[in-house]
Amino acid sequence: MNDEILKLENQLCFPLYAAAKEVVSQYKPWLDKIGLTYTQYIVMMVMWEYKTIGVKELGQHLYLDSGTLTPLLKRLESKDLVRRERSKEDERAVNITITEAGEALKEKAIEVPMKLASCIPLSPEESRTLYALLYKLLKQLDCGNAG
Amino acid sequence: MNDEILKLENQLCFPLYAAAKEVVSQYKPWLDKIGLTYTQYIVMMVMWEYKTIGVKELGQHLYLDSGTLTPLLKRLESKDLVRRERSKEDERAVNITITEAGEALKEKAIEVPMKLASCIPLSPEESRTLYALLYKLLKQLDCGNAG
DNA sequence: CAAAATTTAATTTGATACAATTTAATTGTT
DNA sequence: AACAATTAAATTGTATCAAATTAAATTTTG
Repeated sequence: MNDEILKLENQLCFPLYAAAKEVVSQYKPWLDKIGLTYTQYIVMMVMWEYKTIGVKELGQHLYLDSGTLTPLLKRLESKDLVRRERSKEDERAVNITITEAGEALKEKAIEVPMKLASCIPLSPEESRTLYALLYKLLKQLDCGNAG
Repeated sequence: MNDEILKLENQLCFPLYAAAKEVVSQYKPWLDKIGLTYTQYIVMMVMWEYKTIGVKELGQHLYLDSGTLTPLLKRLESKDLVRRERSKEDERAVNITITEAGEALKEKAIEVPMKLASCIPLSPEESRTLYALLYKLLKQLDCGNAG
C-alpha cells in the first residue's frame, strides 16, 4: 500500500482547513468587541452592502444554507441588527433587512479588516495569488455541484 | 467612510473560510462510507502515521485543542479504532494508541484522497502554489501566537 | 381545469466542533 | 516542604453543519 498518500503533509485540504480555522480565530478578539461571531460578521457584511436581501440569496453569497442562517438571523434579529419578514409574493421566502442599529454597527466594524490585514503574514503579491486560487477553487467546486 | 474595505469580495479570509468548508464537504460522501467525520479522518491520518501519540502532540499536529479532541477520541475509542490511556509518567497526559481495527480502516481510507484529488479543479502547479501559501500562512500565524 | 406529484424555501432536530472555564497534576521558588 | 504558577485534559455552553421535516409554490397529468 502507498503510505505516503495518507499522510497529512501530502493533503491539500488539511492546510486549507487548518489555515481557515486559524485565520478565523484571529478575528475573534476584534469581533468580540462588536459582539459578532465570524459567521455573523460575514452576514453583516452582505447586509451592509445590500440593505435588504432574501435568505436564499444571502446563502448563495456566503455558501451557507438555511440550517445555519435561520438561527443565526434570529440571533441578529434579537440584537436588533436585522429585521426578518416573510415575502408577500412567496410565503416560503424570508426577506432580511438591515436596521439602523445594524447600519450603525458598520462604523465600529470598519477597523476589523484593517486590524486583521496586519495579522496576515503574506506579501500583497502572495495574498493576491492566494485569493485568486481560492476563488478559482470555490467557483469551480460550486458549478461542479450545480451541473 | 471607506465602504470598499468591508465588502466580502475584498476579504482574503472569506474565500479561505468558504473554500475550506466546500472542500471538506466534498469529503463527506467518501468519509460516510468509512464512518468518519473529516476531523476524525485527519486524527486517524496522524494515528496511521504515529501509531501512538499524546493528546497534546496530536493537537499540535492538527491545530486542535482538547475541547475538540477529548470527545472526538472517546467516539473513536467507542468504535474501537483507538485506545486511550493515561500516561504513567504524567497523570495529566493521555496517550492514544491505534488498534488493529484502526489499522485495518486504513485499507478502506486509501481511496479517499484519490477520489478527492479528482474533485479539486486545480492544476498540479496551482495546487502546489496554493499548498505552499497555505502552509506559509499557517506556520507564520502559529509562531505569531507562540512568540 | 383540478388533483397529484415535484420542486423549492425555510425550519427544526441531532451531532460535531469551538471557546472558555474548571479540575487535577506537575514544576518552580523560596 | 509549602505555596504559587504552569500545564494537560475534561467539562460546559454556544454555534455550526447535515439531514429530515414542514409548508408553499410550481409543474405535470388525467
